Amino acid sequence: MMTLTEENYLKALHRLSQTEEAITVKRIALQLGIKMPTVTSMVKNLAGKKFIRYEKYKAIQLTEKGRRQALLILRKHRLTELFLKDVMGLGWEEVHDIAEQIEHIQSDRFFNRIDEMLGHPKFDPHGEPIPDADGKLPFFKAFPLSGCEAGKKYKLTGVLDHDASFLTYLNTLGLTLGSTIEVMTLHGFDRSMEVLLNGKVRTVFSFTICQHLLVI
Amino acid sequence: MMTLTEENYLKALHRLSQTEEAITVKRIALQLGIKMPTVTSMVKNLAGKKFIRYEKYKAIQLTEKGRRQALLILRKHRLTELFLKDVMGLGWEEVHDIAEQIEHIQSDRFFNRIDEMLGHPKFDPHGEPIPDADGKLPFFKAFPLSGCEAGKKYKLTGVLDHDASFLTYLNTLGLTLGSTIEVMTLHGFDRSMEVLLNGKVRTVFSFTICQHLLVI
DNA sequence: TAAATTTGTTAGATTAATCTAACTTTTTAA
DNA sequence: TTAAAAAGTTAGATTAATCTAACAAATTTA
Ligand SMILES: [Mn+2]
Ligand SMILES: [Mn+2]
Ligand SMILES: [Mn+2]
Ligand SMILES: [Mn+2]
Repeated sequence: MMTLTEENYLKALHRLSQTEEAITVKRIALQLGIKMPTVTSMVKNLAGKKFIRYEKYKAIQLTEKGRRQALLILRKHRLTELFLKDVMGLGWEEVHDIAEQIEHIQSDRFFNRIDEMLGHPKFDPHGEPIPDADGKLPFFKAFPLSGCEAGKKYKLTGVLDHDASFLTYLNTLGLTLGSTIEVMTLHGFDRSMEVLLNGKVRTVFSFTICQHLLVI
Repeated sequence: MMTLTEENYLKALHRLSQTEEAITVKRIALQLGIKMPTVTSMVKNLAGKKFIRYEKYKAIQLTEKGRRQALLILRKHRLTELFLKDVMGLGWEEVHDIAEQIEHIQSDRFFNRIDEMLGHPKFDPHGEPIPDADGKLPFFKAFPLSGCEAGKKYKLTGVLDHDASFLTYLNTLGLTLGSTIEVMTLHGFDRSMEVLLNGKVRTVFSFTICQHLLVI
C-alpha cells in the first residue's frame, strides 16, 4: 500500500527528525537529492495519508503513525544488514546498498525469520539500534569520539557514516565494532587526534572521522 | 537500467516461449493480467531496446539478448527460492511470492553469495532448473505423471504449479521432491489415477494434479 | 468468399514521481 | 524597517505504466 518512494521519504523524515533543526522542505530535498517542488507535492500526499503534519510554510512533523512506519522500515533495513554480514558473510562496507533495496520487500515471514536466525539482535553492523516488531528501540548510550578526552581509552560501538569508502578505510586499520581506541593527543588547531587502535596501530584521525565514530 | 516492469515482461515472454504456441499480445496480456493496449506499448518499448523482435500483427520473439536477460532473472528467482527454503527454513509453498520480489534486487554480490552458500545448485525447490551465471541451463529430463503407466513406480522431481494451496496439499500427503509415486490404477473416464505415495499413503490424483507433477 | 468474430493498434486519459520556470512568503541583513 | 536573499509554492511539462473507447487487421465460420 505504501510505494517504495513514500517509504524512502518516511525514512528521510525520520532521520531528519533526529536532529534539533526543524524538518523543512529544503532539508528533505537535500537529503533525497531531489528538487523542492517535488518534495512539496509528496509532503502533501503524505499529509493526506496522515503520516505527517503539514501546513504551508511551517515545519513538518512526523505523526505517530508516520514514526511507527519509519521505524518498521528501519527495522527491516538493519535486520537485513546484520543478516548479510553475519549469515551471508558480507563486509559491513557492502551491506548498506543491498539493504536499501531489501528493506522494501513485503513479507513479515521473511523478516521475522531473519530476526529469529539472528536471535532478535539489538544492533546492526554499524552499531545502530534495531527497533523491535512494535517499533520500540533498545536503550543505548554512545557519544562521538570527537568529544573525547586525551589519555582515555574507549570502545568503538558504532559508526555514523555508512559509506563503503569510509568503512573500507576502517578495515585497513583493523577497526571493527568492539575495537579499543586510546586517545593519545588532541590537536586544538584542527581538532584532529592521535590515537592508538587495539593497542597496536597508531594513526591520526581528522575531526570529521572522529565525528563519525561512536564510542563508550 | 531495466525497470521492474520490463523484467516481469521478459519473464512472461520467456515462459510463453517455452510452449509451442506463438507469443501473441493476447497471451502476454493474459499472463500478466493486463490489457492488450498496455502490452502493445510495452512490446514496442522492449523491441526498441532489442530484447524482442516485433512487427505489427506478427508473432513476437525474444532476441538472444532478451532470452539471456530473462534467464538471469530466473536464476535470481530460483536461487532465492532455494535459499529461502534451505538456508532460512521456509516451506516450498511460501518461497515463490517472496522470490518474486527479491529477484529484482540489483546485486551480483548478493546472488553470487547465495549461489556459493548453496554449492552452485542446479534445481530449485520445485525442481526447476537454475541457469548458471552465463544463462546456461542444466540438462534434465522429466515428464508429467499424467503420461505414466499403471503398475510402475516413479520419483517426484518437480511440480509445475507453484501455488501455495497446491503445495500445502502435497505437504499433507507427505509428498516432497524425491518421494516415490506408484501408479496403482488408471481411470480412463476422468484420467484420474490411484497412487501409493512413499509406499505408505494411498490416494487418488485428478488428471489436473497429475499434469502438475513431474517424475522420472 | 463474404460476414462475423477475434485479435491487435491507435488515440487519448490517468496516476505517480519527477522536473523547470515563475511567483509568493518568510527570513535575514543593510 | 525596508530591500535582498532564501525558502517554499504553484503551474505546467515529462516519463513510465496503466486504462477505455474506437478503429483496423487477421482469422474463423457460415
Ligand atoms: Mn544502512
Ligand atoms: Mn546500518
Ligand atoms: Mn517460483
Ligand atoms: Mn520455483
